[in-house]
Amino acid sequence: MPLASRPGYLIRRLHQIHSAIFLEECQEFGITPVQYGLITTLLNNPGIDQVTLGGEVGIDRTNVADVLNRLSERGLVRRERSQTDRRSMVAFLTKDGEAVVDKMYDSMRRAQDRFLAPLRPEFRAAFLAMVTELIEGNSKYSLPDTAAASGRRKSTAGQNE
Amino acid sequence: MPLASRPGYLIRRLHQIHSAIFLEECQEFGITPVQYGLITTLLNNPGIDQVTLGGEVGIDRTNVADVLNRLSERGLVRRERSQTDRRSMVAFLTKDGEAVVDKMYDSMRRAQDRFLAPLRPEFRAAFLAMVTELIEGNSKYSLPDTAAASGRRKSTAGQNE
DNA sequence: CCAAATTACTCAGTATACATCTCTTTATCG
DNA sequence: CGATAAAGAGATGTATACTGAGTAATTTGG
Repeated sequence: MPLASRPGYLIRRLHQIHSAIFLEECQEFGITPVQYGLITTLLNNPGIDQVTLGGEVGIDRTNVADVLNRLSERGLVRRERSQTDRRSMVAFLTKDGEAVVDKMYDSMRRAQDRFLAPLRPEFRAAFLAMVTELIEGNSKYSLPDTAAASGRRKSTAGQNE
Repeated sequence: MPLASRPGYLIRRLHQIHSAIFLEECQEFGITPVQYGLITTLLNNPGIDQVTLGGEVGIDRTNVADVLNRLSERGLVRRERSQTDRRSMVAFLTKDGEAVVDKMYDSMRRAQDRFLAPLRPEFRAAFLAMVTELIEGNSKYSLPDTAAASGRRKSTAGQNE
């Protein structure tokens, strides 16, 4: 079976391509796609704990800590122990962090537009709908530790700008 | 803009999910999706050099060396200097490597089926066609160094061709 | 109310992915 | 034919992504 017809190969390449475009459009900010997902989620959910944050953004709890470390070294994020549960670390955007989210918006949109450009406009929504269907239909495999346990989706994802 | 409607987020999640399913179906072999792409390409192109191999499989040349190292430590791949160009390393599957490719086929197909299962059968081909279109339409961003064959960018600021 | 299970996190290790710098080998040009 | 440009590969560093082990805090059960 040729590589070019294997779903896994195609998805991996597509992911590579999106990362490259995003990084290029946003290079002045030095923010990666994952970091961007994290800081925008923090903007809408200040003081969220790391496990919940990972669930929202779709990354492993260990990885959340890594990414937060890099962001807090750059002064974009501040972390402290939770008052209510001293096992938890809760995270906030700093003023600098909020400014970066704000300033990056246009670049992020340009990256999206470039990424989807090869698809005829009337197909773009259908494409994203199919991707969403694949994600939801396979949701039990999406997050090995966090979400797999119960197999249900989280419903906290409401708020955004 | 909500995370769940950003193309980049969706593609990243889809890639995560595929990896998880593939790893689960193929766990008895201990072969990752990238490793599988590499050994199947080697099966069809014995004695290929590392740069060409990276271009075929869609991975960076540094990464090709890493992956080949792990595969040759396990005795699945053999490498030697090219006779015609002593700068190049050429790679071959060993007998063990060929056996693994052969034995993995069914598991790989099961992973594909599970991955695509949430999509109605009549939409699957259309979905893969759209992914292919996005990859080909954005091909200049797919492989920063290698595939720059058709027009390099990067070092000389952003331009569009 | 204390022991046990659970939860949140950290740390170490593996794998992918890419950039950049350096070194060797090959190719080319004057 | 020798200087040099170009190409292949290695080493190093960063970032993502996950597993498994271990620690500390909290919840739960007997």
